[in-house]
Amino acid sequence: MKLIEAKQQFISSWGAFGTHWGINRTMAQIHALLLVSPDPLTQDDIMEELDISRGNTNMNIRELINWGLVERVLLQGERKEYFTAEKDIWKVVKQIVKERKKRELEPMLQLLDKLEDVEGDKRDKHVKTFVDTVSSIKKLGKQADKTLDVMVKAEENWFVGNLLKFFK
Amino acid sequence: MKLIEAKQQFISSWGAFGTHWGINRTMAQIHALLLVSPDPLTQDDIMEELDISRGNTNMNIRELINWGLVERVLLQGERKEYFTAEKDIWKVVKQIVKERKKRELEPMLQLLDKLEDVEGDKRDKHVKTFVDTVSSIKKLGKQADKTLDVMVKAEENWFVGNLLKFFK
DNA sequence: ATTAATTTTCAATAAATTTTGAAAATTCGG
DNA sequence: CCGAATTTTCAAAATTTATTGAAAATTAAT
Repeated sequence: MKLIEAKQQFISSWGAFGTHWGINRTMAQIHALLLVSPDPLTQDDIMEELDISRGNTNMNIRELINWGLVERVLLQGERKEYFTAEKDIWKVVKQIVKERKKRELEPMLQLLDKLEDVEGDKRDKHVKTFVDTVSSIKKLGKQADKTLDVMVKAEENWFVGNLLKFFK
Repeated sequence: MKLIEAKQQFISSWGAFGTHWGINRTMAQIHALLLVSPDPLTQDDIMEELDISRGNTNMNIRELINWGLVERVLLQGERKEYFTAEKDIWKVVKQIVKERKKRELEPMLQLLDKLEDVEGDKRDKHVKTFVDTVSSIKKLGKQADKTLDVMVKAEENWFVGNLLKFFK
């Protein structure tokens, strides 16, 4: 397979993949493009490669920057802004985990804390089932939260260390 | 907070949560409703509680069954079908991981295998960056795959065992 | 300060996804 | 086998989400 074709497949699959994870297609595609580009690209480069509008490109680049996955690069003597993606995949994963933890897991745990205090007689099976379900989700969520903290702080690839611990 | 209100909040947040994970709102809400319901519910119960149409209810229940998160229950002497959700959250998580692994991670790894074989001179930085990126994603993906296998096979809560290993 | 290059915004539009509801299919008791 | 109850399907409609593109804002060189 030729590079051009492989690149297109990579970008398009990464985009489809993203949609299964609540990330919009274009954002994932821009990320994929930057991941496989050796040098920083401009907004115009990205627009052209992916055949998307200026506004769309701009908004999604900014979103990638918010996620900490892409950064602006200023090339000396150049007026235009360039963009580049972190290439160390382990760092990318840690960054995504960190953000999703903050944006989703933590607010969910806060809500569960509140919901666990529901009024009512625990002998009522509706109350009991509700409280038990909420508690067990909360418990698991808190453990996941701690585990992910360890993961995010890990310098080297956490999965490797993990497997070693399991199999030794 | 009263049970009714807490339940509504739980269902609605679970739905919103789902949309961040590529799961449709209704499917997540039906799942939430069944999780906090002590007894199995019929399609009509679900339609009424969530105020959604018969078709929508039916399709999403079936999808939850495909995911292995909900099962049909036949109550003796009853013509209607009843539905119930697995209440053990650890089992729920394992089931979701198992499915997503099969549906997403594995096909992605297959694709990366193919893309890694791109033709071209590795001294060309475009080729090199592409191959390096694909390889490193593949490597991490394969490790994650193995780790998740361990997790899916774990009888008790994997996060707990995990943390213990880290802190001992 | 002027102006041209560049980036950002956002209302309008397009596309994708979800939901409805009625018709068709299936199931099951008698 | 009949018919009522129940489930399933799916085209059309509604809703949500993503994209466009032109105008506004910003930036930086002269």
